[in-house]
Amino acid sequence: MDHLSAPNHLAEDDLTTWAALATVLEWLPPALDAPLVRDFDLTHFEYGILFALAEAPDHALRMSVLASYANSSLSRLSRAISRIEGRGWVQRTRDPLDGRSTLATLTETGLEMLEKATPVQAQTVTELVLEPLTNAQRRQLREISLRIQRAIREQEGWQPPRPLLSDND
Amino acid sequence: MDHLSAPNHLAEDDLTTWAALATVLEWLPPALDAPLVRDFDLTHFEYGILFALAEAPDHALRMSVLASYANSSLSRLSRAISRIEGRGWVQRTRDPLDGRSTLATLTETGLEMLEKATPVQAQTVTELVLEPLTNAQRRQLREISLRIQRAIREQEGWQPPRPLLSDND
DNA sequence: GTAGTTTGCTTGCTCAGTCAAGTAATCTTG
DNA sequence: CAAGATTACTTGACTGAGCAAGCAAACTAC
Repeated sequence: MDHLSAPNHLAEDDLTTWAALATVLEWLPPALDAPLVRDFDLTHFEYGILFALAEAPDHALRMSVLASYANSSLSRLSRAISRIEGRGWVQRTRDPLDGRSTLATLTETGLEMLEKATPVQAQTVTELVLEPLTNAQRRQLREISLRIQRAIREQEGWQPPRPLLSDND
Repeated sequence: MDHLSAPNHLAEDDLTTWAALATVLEWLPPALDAPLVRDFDLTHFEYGILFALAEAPDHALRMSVLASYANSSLSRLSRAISRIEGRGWVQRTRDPLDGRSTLATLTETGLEMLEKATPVQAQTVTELVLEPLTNAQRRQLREISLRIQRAIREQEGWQPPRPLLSDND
């Protein structure tokens, strides 16, 4: 299981740790999305957009600010907004204070949708992530996540992952 | 913090835990991919394929078996193999034992590629995941990941994430 | 041994995402 | 106050993934 020179392979223990994490990285996101998609035809990402808008004053945010909150590129957000605008859950308007900016505003229908989706999403997170863990493990998971985040940010050529107040319940 | 019946919102602590994890779920996969893509134009998924083939007898596996190992759908694998076949790193041949099956075989060039990529990938995993954690946290991460995996598998309508021996290096 | 089913993969269609180019509004500078 | 940046998006071209339909090889049953 090893040949040449470098840290060519990970130690046995580390390898199993990594394999366990890798599986979670692969399976957890779709598992978290599934109920939302099934019941509301809404992805986690789109849900996050509605959530952020609902929190905002006047239920409106500039595209660029919303992109920050949603940890998204502007172009990804632009297309996502187009999609949910098509379903009548948000509206775009030109920002009167700066004609370059676009304001995304949550509609009444969008708010209703969000209020139906929220408990479903909370339930999924609880069921898949929180409930299986002990209290100590939840604390550890928080700390572990923060350390990994820090390592990513410190990486060569890393561009700040945005303000993030983002991800939600 | 609750209205109707269900857990409409998460408790404060749980919410920060979840937010921390959600950020990792979003940022870690691309961060893990970056060096491999930059240096070898190889995604983690493609790397996994080469890795699995290298481990296999004769450096060959049936598509369906390889799909299991790579935790992938057959169609995703089929396209991925087409891509890396185009670069000369694998070859497809009809299985002589069963004409329906296709054998994917690692080429000499593919093996060389893998041997260059492996230490890079090991280094990235070490840097981003292992090194930032204490030994206790690594153990905890393993246990936490396994518990979350179990919760996912136990979920309604879950179809077994395949044999998995998969994720690698 | 041939008709019908199943298996193992491939491929067409569609969709979400990225990158880079395009566009309109605003700011800057002489 | 115009010419040239810069900002804030939007959009076109392209890529990778999923789903479902397609296709050929192998089994199964009479």
